[in-house]
Amino acid sequence: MSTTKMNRSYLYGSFPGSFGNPTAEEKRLIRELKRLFARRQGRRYHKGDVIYQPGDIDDSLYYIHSGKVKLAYLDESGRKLTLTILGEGEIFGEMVLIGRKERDLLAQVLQDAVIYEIERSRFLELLREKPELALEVMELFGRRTQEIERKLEDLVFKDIPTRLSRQILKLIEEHGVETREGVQIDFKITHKELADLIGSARENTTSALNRLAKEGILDKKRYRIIVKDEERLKEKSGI
Amino acid sequence: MSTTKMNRSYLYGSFPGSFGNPTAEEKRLIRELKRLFARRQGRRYHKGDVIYQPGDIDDSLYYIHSGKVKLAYLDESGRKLTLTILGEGEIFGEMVLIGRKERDLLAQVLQDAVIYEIERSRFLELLREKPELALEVMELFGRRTQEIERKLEDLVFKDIPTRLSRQILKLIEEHGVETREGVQIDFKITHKELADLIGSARENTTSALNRLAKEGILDKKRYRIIVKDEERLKEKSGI
DNA sequence: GAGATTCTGTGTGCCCGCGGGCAGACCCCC
DNA sequence: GGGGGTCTGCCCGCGGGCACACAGAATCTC
Repeated sequence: MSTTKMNRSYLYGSFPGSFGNPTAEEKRLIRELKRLFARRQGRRYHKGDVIYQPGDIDDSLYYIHSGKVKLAYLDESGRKLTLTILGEGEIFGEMVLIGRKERDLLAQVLQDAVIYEIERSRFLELLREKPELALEVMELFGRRTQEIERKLEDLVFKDIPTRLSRQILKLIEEHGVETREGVQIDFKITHKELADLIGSARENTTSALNRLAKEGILDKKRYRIIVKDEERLKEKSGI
Repeated sequence: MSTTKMNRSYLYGSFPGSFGNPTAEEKRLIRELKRLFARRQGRRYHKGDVIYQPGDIDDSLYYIHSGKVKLAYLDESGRKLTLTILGEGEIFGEMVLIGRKERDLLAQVLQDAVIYEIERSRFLELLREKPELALEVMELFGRRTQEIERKLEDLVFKDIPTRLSRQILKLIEEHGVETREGVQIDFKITHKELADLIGSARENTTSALNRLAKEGILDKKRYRIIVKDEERLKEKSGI
């Protein structure tokens, strides 16, 4: 159970399976990658800034040094589906690596951020020099795939209250900070933002959230959610 | 526009972006990988056979030499969501590479198949020897991710007729054969199977299909779908 | 080739969840 | 510190799509 903050960084997390914990060699790679990203000055972004949006043609990967970024689908009708919210230490825009020219997601800043950018060609260069790095990227794709599969599964099989519970659990796992009253999500989030995450309308999200609050599972103030009873939230999410 | 059969093989397809078309080096890698898979005797599977199912613990990747395999989510309530249907030349089960011990998908044979199996450790061995191979795997994950993202987008934003049109287009792209009357899906498929692919109930899929037939966009017999007017089908799918 | 099984076609009731419409509360920024 | 804009709460009508229920047709099996 997560009580203190723990980012599930793709690059800094532990290596799975037979790779075991990071070896010296792997740590070297991580440093390498970090250096690669850090070579450029990190750029400062503000809440609401759009890093890229569907249709954009750019050729970079991004590394979040600080702040929060959301990745989302936009529908032509204006509806939105947020895939995930990323924090410190995470990489996005990796689709350029498999030859996507156009972005199909929106990448937007949710909390003021400093972000490093690296051109795909530079990244691939390094990948040629040090092909072991591709293992890292493989990791990245694999995890992202799992994340989306999970979301797909939820959307098809689960109703709104369940999806909401699961989403909040995910948020406090990835962005939770311990407080006196419970685990709080460490950035400001609106009901609309939550609704986009679970693929529902704002009104339904609000009322599902209110039910959870009424049951004493969480506290909420404007923009803030504090989970008081993680166990019961897990029950709600059908685990 | 696809008229003749074209499998979108992950391994044998063209390399994207700056990789350009397969170089001699890349072709060598592909041969290598193929050899790796072929070392074992291919195993023969029959329609309906389950290769693995959610919760199974096995440690292999699979290569489809011939036949069709579907990958699907199962809900505890018995509902099902089919992610994709794979054919000749494709690899699946790749999640073991990023340390998943348990399968979370069902892999089931749709059409009699010959499938090669390779243990993850053997695969990783080769990956250490020839880390360039990881680029291939990166590719694989990347494409699979895109595939799922597309499905997610459809499920949230599109209604059943649209999803059905899009799904049929995908099927004839990946499994289409040219016939006198039009492009036909080259394996037998039921309405239930189609419904699972687009995340809907069988009855609604049937009636949407019948509407398409009535409009002259496709012909259908039991188990068979023949697209007569690909252009109009594309319109229906909202492109 | 006859029976069993599976697949297809269609109709109906029902419910979840969307979307519109407001009112009121809270924030934030100037 | 006051006003405008955003966010939250709630109501309610409507509709897409699911579940159930059969009936008939095609296919498979022995």
